[in-house]
This record gives sequence, structure tokens and C-alpha cells, in this order.
Amino acid sequence: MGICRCTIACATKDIMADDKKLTTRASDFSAWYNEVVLRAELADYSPVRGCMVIRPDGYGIWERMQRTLDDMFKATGHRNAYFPLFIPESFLHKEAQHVKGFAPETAVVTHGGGKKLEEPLVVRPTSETIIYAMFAKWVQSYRDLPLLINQWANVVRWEMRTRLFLRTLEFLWQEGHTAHATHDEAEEEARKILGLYRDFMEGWMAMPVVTGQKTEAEKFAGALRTYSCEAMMQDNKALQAGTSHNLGQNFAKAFDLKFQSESGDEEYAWNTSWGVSTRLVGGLVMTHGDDNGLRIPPLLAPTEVVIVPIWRKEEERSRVMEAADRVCRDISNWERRDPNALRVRVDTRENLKPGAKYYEWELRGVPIRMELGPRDLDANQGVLVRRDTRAKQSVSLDAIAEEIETVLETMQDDMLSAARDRREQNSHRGAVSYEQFKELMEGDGAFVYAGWCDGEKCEAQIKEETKATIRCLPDEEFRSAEAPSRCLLCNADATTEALWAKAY
RNA sequence: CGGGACGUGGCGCAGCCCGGUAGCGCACCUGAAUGGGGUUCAGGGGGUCGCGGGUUCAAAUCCCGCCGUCCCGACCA
Repeated sequence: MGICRCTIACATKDIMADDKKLTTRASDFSAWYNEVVLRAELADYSPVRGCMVIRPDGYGIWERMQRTLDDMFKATGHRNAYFPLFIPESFLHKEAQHVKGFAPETAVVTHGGGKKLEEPLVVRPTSETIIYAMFAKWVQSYRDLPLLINQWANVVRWEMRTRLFLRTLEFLWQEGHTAHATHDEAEEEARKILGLYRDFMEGWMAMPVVTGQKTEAEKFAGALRTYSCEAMMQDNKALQAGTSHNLGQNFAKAFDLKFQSESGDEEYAWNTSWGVSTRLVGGLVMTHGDDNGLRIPPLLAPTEVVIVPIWRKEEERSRVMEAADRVCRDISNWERRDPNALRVRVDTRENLKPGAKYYEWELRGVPIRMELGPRDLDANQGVLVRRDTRAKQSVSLDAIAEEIETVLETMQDDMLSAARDRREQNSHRGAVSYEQFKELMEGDGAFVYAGWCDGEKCEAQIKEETKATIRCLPDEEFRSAEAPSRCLLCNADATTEALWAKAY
């Protein structure tokens, strides 16, 4: 609820209006986020603590993400497979760092069919162990490599604090797992996927990311190196949107994944694993949403255009409805079932005034609203309203499909630019004193690029004192023109530049 | 798991301090009118007051326990 600044005379009216309004991002970002997710019907709470139901509008976004990513994985030679939900508990213990990282947050099945199991089964928190155990059976020779597998699955991590989409006990994701003959091939794969993720996040989600490498403290449990895509949300906190790991030979050694090389030697394979999850939907909300609700970038919007018919008299009603239906069919290529055609729907509800519909579709984030009334029909036009800018334009019905395509493309680009501008405005480079850094982190938050001595003590102490962490050691294109020379905390010579921020 | 707030028709809340058997707004249903930025009027349906105990003639209200949600810490895609 917003604050009423009205006089008593209009208090009632204002409260009514407020009842329909979202908490603003500025007043309480977390509350705003929850309200958007619930009221835009992306998800709902489940009876089980920390779990959520993904509703059709939320799942529709995920489906579009899935389809796009799946195409990208296939185009780079990966194939889908499915590995089981249950993993023998002993498997998790075979890689020392891995079990250390995941054991505390696993759900374990101890009974089945009414009997106690001989060996408890872990509900997968991630599938490295079962997958590399299977890879070991399948790989004999270098000719079997590389082995490029992806799976779409659910995983369970018993988190303490949960947030819709951002951190739930169960979530949906894809996990890619590959085996290679050499370290360099694995490294190339891990980097290739990181780039693929970035292309998806920027090109489809209109969510700019900083790519880079995780520090030892932040890397995946069991990995040699972890790379990540870090996006800035509107509260200036970082969201780790995707990770790609070079696992080295750690899992190969733990699961005896060996192959005979060209020269006849027996060698351990080199692995990578990488994933993005339904967390991306949360990232989408927090990147683009505004105080009127969700804003979905056109390429991922389950509905791109909603047509709102407008009429006064009965005669107008039939005329407008008929036209709306016709336009919908024309521009959506409905009868041809063309998957690339526009995703359009007509809001035929008769119990709501047009204005109410406008608010609702804005809340739901549909990119374009098309208002179609008698005056428009007389002029053979429709009114297009962009969700991102709320700008209106009248367009001839003869050219409406083309114009919509143009507007959608423009919106997609504009949303990425706006998100990037916002990130840059809240990013700080150059010499930042630790005092300034603390002020930034205590205040509005920020991305801060600063020098780091590579010392885990400095990293830990800064985290302790400011809650900010090194999100990544940025890839070259994100590094400052002039490399920082001093460590943010200890002032010793900096060995690298680090991106600091508070994180989700 | 520690600190704080909250839990009352679908949603948002009042009632609780000072026990007496539940109310408001929105939403929903019916009818009529209305319809280019949150329609109006009339009629109507819906709640064992988070769950479980206790105190009492009587509990939404007082006491104890538990569960859940949100915020803040320790853990994390």
C-alpha cells in the first residue's frame, strides 16, 4: 500500500486506488517482487514450506526459455538425456569437495515401499555423481569423446531461506555434462557455454550480464574453475544467472571415468558441467518489472499482443468484436499454426471496462496492447501501446503485422539498453576507498570494480563487514581501462580486478 | 536455527488491549444500464478467525505449544 497524501475528502477514493496498486520498488523491493510474481500469476506458494507452484503464465516464460536454450545446445552438438532423481548416498561422498558442498542441503530418502532402505537415496541436488558414474561405463576410447549431454530436470536443495523463483527447495533447470580428452577442450567447452548463456540472457531476456570467473571461495564444490554470468537487479544486487564449470579430472578420478588415448595410454577424462534454472524467471522480473507490474521482453512473452476491443452500443460491440477477431487471426496466422507467427489474444471479457483491462495486461507484462474501437475501425486503424514506455501510436490495419514486428524488435533492443544503462549508472570503477565502498554497500548498493590481492582473508573480511562478495573476476571486456593497482581492503598490490556486489 | 513482524471469506484489512459467537473494501454470482485508462445501481453467495491444547458458563479475543509467510543475520542456482 502506498502512502496517501490526499486530504480527507479524497481519502476513500485514494485507498481504493491504492488497493489495486503494487508496493513500489522504491519503498520495498522485496514486497514488490513478491506481489508481482503472485499477482501476475507467475507462481503461487505450495503447502510445503519453500516450494512453489509455477502457474501457466510463469511456466509459459520458462517454456520459451527452455525452447530457446535447447535449440542453442543442440546447435552446439549437445544431446538430451535423462538421469534418475535418486542418487545412492555413497555416490555423493566420492568427491570430497562435492559432498562437503552439497551434503548439508540434501533431502534423503530412507524408506521405500514401507521398508528401510539398505542405502539411503539422495534426491539429486545436481547430477554430477550419477552422470559421471554412467559416463564411466560408456567411455572406453578417445573416439567416444567428446561426450556432450544435457538434461532438463528438477533438483532439490534444502535451503533455509526461500524466495519465489530465486531460491526454492525444488527448482527446474538444465544441467549440461560433458567429457573431453584434454583440459583445453574442456576449458573451451566451459567458456563456449558461458558465451551461449550470455547470448541468451542478453539477446532473449534483454538482461545484460558480466561474465567472469569465480574465486576459490565461490566456485562450485568439486570444480577446477567456475565461470558465471552476473546480472544486476533493480535493487542493485547481483543475481548469479548461470554458471559453467571446468571440473578438471576431479569427478573422472572419483568415478573412474577413463579412456584410452590415441597413443594408447589410459587417461582420466576432463569434464564440464553448466546450468541455468527457473531462477532466470525471477531475474527477468527483477530486471524489467516496474511499479505497474511485469514487463516481459517480446521474445520470451507467452503473449506478445493483446487486443482490447472497445465499444459503446450493441451495434458497435458486434462490429468491433468481429474486427478484433479478424485482426487477431490475420496477424497471428492462427489458422496456419505457424510457430513463428505472432502470439496474439483478444480480451473478450464483457464485464470489464477497457481501462481495467489495460491495467491488468500491464501487470501481466504483455509487450503490446492494441486498442480497437469504432473510431479506429472507421479510420481502418488500431492503437498500439508499448508496455515498456506506454507510448501510443495509431497504425493502419493494412500494415499492422509489420508495424507490430517492428515495435517488438525495438522494444527488445530498448529493454536491453535500458537495463544496461541502469547497470552502468550503478557501477563504480576507478579508485574506490574501502570507506566509500562500505557506504555504497550500506546505501543503495552497487557493482564495484576494485583491485584484489587474491587473498582469501581480504575476501572473507569484506564479506563479513559489508555482506558484499566477489561476484566474479570479470572477463577482459568488462575490466576497467586502467587496472586497479591496490587491493580494496589491505592496499597491497592487486593481482586482479574483482567485481563486488551484494548478491541474491 | 537466532532476532523482529504477521496469520480473520479469493485478496487487502478492522475487531483482540477491556472474552458474549464476525465486519469492511476489493473480487465473485444474478439483473439492468454502462464501455477510448481501474463502471454504476439493486439483489446475492461465501469465513469451524493458521493448527493443537489450556483457562472460562462462554475464546477471533487470555495462556502454552506447533506450523506457515515476510523482513534481518548464518547457507545458497
